[in-house]
Amino acid sequence: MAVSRRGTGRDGRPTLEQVAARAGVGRGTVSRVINGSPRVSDRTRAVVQQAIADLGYVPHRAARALAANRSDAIALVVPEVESRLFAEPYFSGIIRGVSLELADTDIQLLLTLIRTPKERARFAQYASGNRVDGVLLVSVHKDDPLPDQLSELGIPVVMNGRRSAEEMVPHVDCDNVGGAQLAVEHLIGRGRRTVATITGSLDMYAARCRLEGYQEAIRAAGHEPDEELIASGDFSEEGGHAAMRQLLTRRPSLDAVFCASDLMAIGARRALRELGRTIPGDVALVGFDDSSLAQHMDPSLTSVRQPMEGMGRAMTRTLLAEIGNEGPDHPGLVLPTELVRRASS
Amino acid sequence: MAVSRRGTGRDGRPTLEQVAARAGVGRGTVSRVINGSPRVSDRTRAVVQQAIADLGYVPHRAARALAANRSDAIALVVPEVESRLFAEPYFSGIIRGVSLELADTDIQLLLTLIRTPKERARFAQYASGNRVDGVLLVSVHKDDPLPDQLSELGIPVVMNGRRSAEEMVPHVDCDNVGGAQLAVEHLIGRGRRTVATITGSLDMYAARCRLEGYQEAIRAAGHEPDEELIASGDFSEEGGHAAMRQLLTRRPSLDAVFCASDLMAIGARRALRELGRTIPGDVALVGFDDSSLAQHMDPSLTSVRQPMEGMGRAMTRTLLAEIGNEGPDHPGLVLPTELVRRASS
DNA sequence: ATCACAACTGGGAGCGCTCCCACGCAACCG
DNA sequence: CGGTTGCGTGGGAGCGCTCCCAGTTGTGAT
Repeated sequence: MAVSRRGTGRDGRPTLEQVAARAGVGRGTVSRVINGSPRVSDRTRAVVQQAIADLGYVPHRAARALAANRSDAIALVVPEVESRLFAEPYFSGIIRGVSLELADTDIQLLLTLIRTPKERARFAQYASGNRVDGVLLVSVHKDDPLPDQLSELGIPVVMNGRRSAEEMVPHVDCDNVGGAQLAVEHLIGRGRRTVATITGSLDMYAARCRLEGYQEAIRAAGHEPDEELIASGDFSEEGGHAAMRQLLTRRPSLDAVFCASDLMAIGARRALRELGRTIPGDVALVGFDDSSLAQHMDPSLTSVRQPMEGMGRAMTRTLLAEIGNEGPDHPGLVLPTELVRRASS
Repeated sequence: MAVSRRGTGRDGRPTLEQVAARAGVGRGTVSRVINGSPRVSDRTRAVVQQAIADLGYVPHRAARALAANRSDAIALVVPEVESRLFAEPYFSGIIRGVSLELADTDIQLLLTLIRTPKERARFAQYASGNRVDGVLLVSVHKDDPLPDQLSELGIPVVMNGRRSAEEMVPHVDCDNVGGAQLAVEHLIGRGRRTVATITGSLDMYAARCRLEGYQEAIRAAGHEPDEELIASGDFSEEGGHAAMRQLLTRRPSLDAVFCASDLMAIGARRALRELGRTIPGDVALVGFDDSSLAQHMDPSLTSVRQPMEGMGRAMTRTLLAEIGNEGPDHPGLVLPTELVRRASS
């Protein structure tokens, strides 16, 4: 009948019980102190804290998780395919933000790469139950069912980016429209007259937003967007290259291009070089992402920077709010983007 | 007196107990089936597995961790400072490897960024106790005490890279010496006569190894390494730029350079351009890391590729062995590197 | 048929914690 | 002055699992 009440945890580490004994109080009181309950007198609290310090006590996560029915862990889910594409600012930026935000919460970050649809399904099952308190989803595709699945299971979720303008799942995105506008305004402001754009895969919401930003900026400058100046890439270098050649064929006189990704800008640059155009002399170039490629390109590439770290932080804050209050504090957050000017424009 | 034996877990999910009831066996038996114990008859095993499937039972991690005194989680520790430098192939490659290796073990991956020495200390404390079963350390510096600290605490550790040739902590490294040799041999094989090198910070073991590889290859070709052809960078672009100018001043006639990192190669390229040298016409260039920069540089950069994914996998395997058998199966593993030939050489 | 032994199996105890009920006590009410 | 309130506290019960010790059964040898 549970009378052991031993002097130490099985791995030699102190337990709640010992802290209580040392402080001359009950287990409940120590637990209250640890969890910051206000229902403890200051005197008692001090004594307990001293005992904790003396013993070097660290709460046992698993025990706590089991008793409290929470895990103190959130998962960051990354589709495997994407991890390859992860331009460094993206991946590490998000992680840094999440990690920063988690730093003083003692919530753990679980990293989960998902490779196959089968694994995706397994994850949903796995995440349900009390395996994680919440899930952060990154680079979700248009028709990915996971966000809704998790939501329906009652698991707090926050995604990065959104699948459409009507995204129902809580999310944090960056201002793709605004960023594109910034880029195009900048180009026009530098005296460029014929500004073209190379879009990303238009089945991705972000790509559509960037196109929209381009169009708005053109209109704001008093022109009507010209279909001939819009070529679609697919976010890849090769796509950028092909689109650029197309553009140059249609409008040899163009003098600026806004690319919806840095990678496409690299492809575009190659095409421009091949056709004897100088950058930025003949044609000004602007990218999107501000990846390390932009910085080291020759000439260095003007690009739209997304606040990766800020998105990571915001996602985490949102998720924690969702976990805590039963409901996120906003349906969707859009963070501003920023234009980083370099030599290409 | 524990007589509840309820029909369901508190969050509505089935428990071991229910599986046992449904299968008409005791808890112990179900536990044995789940943990793959051989001491169960085939018939019973089948029945239990059916019950598990019927109920969609998933073991409760925390309960299991508490009872078994292990956590089924390993931590990947990354110094924050580095996460910024993380060339994408590095970070995501390691993570992908680790994650792949973990895929069928149901061990979780905890990602921990460490920012300050204070956090480092906290982590050591935290990792002790039964918070994680083992630790993967990445980009450890020469005088980082963490590996030894953890080792002394009896926590299984595997690091990526080593701090010196006498590294005592289990580790997985890539063949820096061999990679450098490959690069230099390639250069010599292409008819280059005066091959210089730009080294990384020589207080890092990897940098010293790459230099050593360079020297060995030079000797193997029948020459004596010439101090004038060795300039030290610090792994940065700026460092590469400065080193290249120095080299060009000392030996205007050099016709090849092996850079200990791609970033330095970019700096070197700038210097070469500034001084009117063409690549690879006048000077051939080889980098190290095979980052995305190498691929997209103009001209694309020949570079030494490290098996990032393989290292991640190997580290994980080693750690798991260490956790399982009380002792890693090797003191240190060195994986081969590979030369990726591109336009710059 | 008897015994020894192995192969399986059931379930008590307990992991370290949180939850919550009940208890003491002091301040406060009419 | 008895009766409330409420704060601060102790500790039983129990989270869902594993461990391990007793059974219980089946097998082969005698």
